[in-house]
Amino acid sequence: METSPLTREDWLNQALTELKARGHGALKAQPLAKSLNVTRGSFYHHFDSLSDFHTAVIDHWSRQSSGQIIQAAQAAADPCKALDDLLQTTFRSGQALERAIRAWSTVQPLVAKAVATVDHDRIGVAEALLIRGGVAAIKAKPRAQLLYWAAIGRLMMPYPAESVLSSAEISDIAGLMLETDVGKG
Amino acid sequence: METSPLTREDWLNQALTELKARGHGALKAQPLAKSLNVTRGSFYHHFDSLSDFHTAVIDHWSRQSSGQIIQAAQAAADPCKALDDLLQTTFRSGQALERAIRAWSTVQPLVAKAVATVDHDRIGVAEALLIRGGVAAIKAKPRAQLLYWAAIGRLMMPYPAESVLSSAEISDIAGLMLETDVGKG
DNA sequence: TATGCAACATACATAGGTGTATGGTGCTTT
DNA sequence: AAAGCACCATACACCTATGTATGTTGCATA
Repeated sequence: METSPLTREDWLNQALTELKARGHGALKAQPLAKSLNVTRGSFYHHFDSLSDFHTAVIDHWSRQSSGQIIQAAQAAADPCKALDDLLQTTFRSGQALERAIRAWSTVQPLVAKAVATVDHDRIGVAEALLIRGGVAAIKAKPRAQLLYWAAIGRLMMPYPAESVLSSAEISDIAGLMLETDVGKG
Repeated sequence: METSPLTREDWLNQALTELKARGHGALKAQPLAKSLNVTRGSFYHHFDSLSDFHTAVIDHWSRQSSGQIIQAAQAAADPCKALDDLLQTTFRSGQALERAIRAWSTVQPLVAKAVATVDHDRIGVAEALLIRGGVAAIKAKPRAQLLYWAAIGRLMMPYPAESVLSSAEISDIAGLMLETDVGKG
């Protein structure tokens, strides 16, 4: 029962909440106003139009996720264990928000552009991890892409919670990715 | 300028076309009728309601894609080369329809269920390929999952056409997946 | 040739969304 | 204490969608 006046950021946070729970189809003024216990008057006070609001939501998400990317880049102490840890976490937690954003990006060019930027940065982190793990630079990029695609593909599975690998299975994958000479087995 | 009467299948095909081009938000009676140069009278003659139509569209897609899966399972002559070929094609062609279906599946449980079934079958094909390529059965399943996730993740990239690996890069991946002893390099 | 049904068109009631114009209320600031 | 602004409510015009009820047309068939 918040009685304090709403800020522009409150609207954006609520947008991410609804986006996560119901998808981008829920990013409309009327339903959002109802969920915040106000009328659309508040919405059109903080935003010019729906599309203006949508671009603000994308910016909000971009900022939020680019911060997490920088954090991930820092946390690389031992590259081998870092890669394993990264895969362990990324192949387990179900990220509904990311799911919704990517679904949205298939019908909204502005969202697609923002997602592309985030993707590029994240793949760069994975690539650096592989290189510092001993993988040749030429092979590191495609392998990083493979790993990133797999991470995205997994969270795009219909029931992401059921798409989980065991620790041993993930470690096998991590070992594969750090392999230096292929074809001698 | 088709003047012949429309059939139920004509509606479903048009649905897939619009789904591919504009996403599941375009699967509504009024816009579809306009794109077919008829009124909604035709729509409600062939389908009871919108949700009835939607389930019919999912069934239509399920049939269509399960046929392609069986084809892929047959085409496995030399498993090593078959895996390479599979990766070459799946990591190149941009499949907009699959993209739209998966975006739809994030907000429609019925679609999610259909997608899950198709996924299960496809992963089975990939797993069988790896096993017949010499990979231990215990390692084949997670590796097949990884490959399939990567394939889905790639086509979910904002600009799938730009997310392409070269032949050499793909072959390196294929070699990795067929590796039998990891950690000796 | 009369009938009957498949394949649409038309019209209506209803619902939910967008923008915009305008009014009200309380806090702040001079 | 008066002005002004931030924040929100209200009301209106408009659009687009769904269902449903009821014509209309043409072809097949008895």
